[in-house]
Amino acid sequence: MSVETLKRKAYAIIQTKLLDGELRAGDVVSEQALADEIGISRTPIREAIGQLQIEGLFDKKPRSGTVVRLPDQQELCDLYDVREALESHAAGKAAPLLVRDDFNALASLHKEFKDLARELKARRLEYLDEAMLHRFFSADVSFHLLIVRAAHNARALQIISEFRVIQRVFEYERMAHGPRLVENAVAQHGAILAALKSGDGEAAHDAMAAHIRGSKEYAMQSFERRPRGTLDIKERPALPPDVALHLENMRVKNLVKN
Amino acid sequence: MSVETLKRKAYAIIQTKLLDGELRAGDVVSEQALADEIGISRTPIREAIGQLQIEGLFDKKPRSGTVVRLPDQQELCDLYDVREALESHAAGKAAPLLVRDDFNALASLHKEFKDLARELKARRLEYLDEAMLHRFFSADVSFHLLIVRAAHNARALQIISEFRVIQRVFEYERMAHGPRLVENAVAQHGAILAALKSGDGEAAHDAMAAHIRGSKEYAMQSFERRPRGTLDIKERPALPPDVALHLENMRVKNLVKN
DNA sequence: CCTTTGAATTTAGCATACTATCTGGTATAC
DNA sequence: GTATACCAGATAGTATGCTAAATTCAAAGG
Repeated sequence: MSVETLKRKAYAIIQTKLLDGELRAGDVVSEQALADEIGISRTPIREAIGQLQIEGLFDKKPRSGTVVRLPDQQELCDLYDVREALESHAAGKAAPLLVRDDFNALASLHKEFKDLARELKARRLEYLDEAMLHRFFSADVSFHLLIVRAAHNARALQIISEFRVIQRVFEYERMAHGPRLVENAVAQHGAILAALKSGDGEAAHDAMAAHIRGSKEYAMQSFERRPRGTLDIKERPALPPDVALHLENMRVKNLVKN
Repeated sequence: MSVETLKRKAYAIIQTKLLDGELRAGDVVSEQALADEIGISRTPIREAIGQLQIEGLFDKKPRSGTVVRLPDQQELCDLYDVREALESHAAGKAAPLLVRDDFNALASLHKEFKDLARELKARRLEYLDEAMLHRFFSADVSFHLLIVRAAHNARALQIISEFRVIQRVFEYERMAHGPRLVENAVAQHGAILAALKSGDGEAAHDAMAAHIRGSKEYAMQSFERRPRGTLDIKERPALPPDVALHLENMRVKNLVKN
């Protein structure tokens, strides 16, 4: 593969800051400041930030500043839908392809959820503390990516991997991480694992879809108290300009004909 | 939204070159040459090329050159799988959301396929000529994106839109565009449209999935004569480094325990 | 004729310089 | 006291300069 370029280095550093919560939603980032901190020039920083912006992590106002973007409800909803489609598809494909090592790893991760649930109960905590939160996130991401990887689809894996960062930013910011979340994780990941073990692709597909729909609903609760009507008028996303043009031409042509 | 920046301009120009077949697989692109041609400096060109590389359209060898990438069989296969998952999901969601205008547009596009099939037969051509090819591609892309847009998922639309470019590069390069392709398009798009008209999400989902699987098989024929064994040892794609590390730690911990 | 080698050229990665624009604060006018 | 106009600083967009690496090609050697 390619050499380790400064752009990659910068990208990795910034992504880590996001994953660790060192950079949180709303924080402003300055190209110059980052460049000084890492000890390189602005150029590779710019390229890294550019990529992260494309991935939806930064909001960039020209000549003004760049801030860490907090995904809104619509965006998060979209993201979970894409995950549902891709990951359930992947789970179905992965079912017959998993090997012993995979099951061992998945079982370990499942056990991690159970440990966390037990610990939470034993310590009578209302929410996961920072350390537990980190364990929870790591296990969750690993569980899902392991399955997607087994489906042998690099593109899908890349897309899902990308999502994990933006989702993490959101989770740091808004989600309540109480016992219900952990208990759901235990039950639903357990169901997925069981379906995979039985080698039943369709069951794995459905279990994964159900789990992600559940996670979505859980995440959506963070928005419950929002002003009504903000989202009811869902605007359709815009088509690429050339496609929009093609459709418009076709519409006009038809109007003329009639 | 953002101002029209030179980066965007450069991106649009290069993408258009790819879509129009002006840049084809294997062609080398030089930052300097493009900069001179467009009349701007290398910097925004670099950023645009960088984005297109992330999207999988360019292969960039450090300090050597950038070439238009021809997706290999594995990659194309992955891409169709992602499309199958996302677009069938989208079709299911879109079914109850389509409005009259959408059906009009979809019907026009379907008619375009029928026209092409008739024309092909009338002129006794073995393959679509350049102009017909262009009409075919445009109609196909529009048909699919229209449906995805109706599902109200900006992220999914973005992903699928991105794919169309890489797919186009491949189609220009390798695919045979004969009557069977067009007839399949007529039949399968017809089936999708019918399912959507009936408002039956599940039927639309299945019709879309079947269509994309069909397209995939058609595309895969371009590789039939390839050296055997090249793809049988499918390597698993790599996990992001932090996730791989987490799994490794967990594995080691378990080994120690036992 | 083929191979090797090395210099010239081209390439992209990175650093730096410049500028239009935005932001925030302050002073001034009312 | 409030609002406005303006100035200073900061920011990202873009241009340019520099360098290391890779490619190319021709000349030298076999």
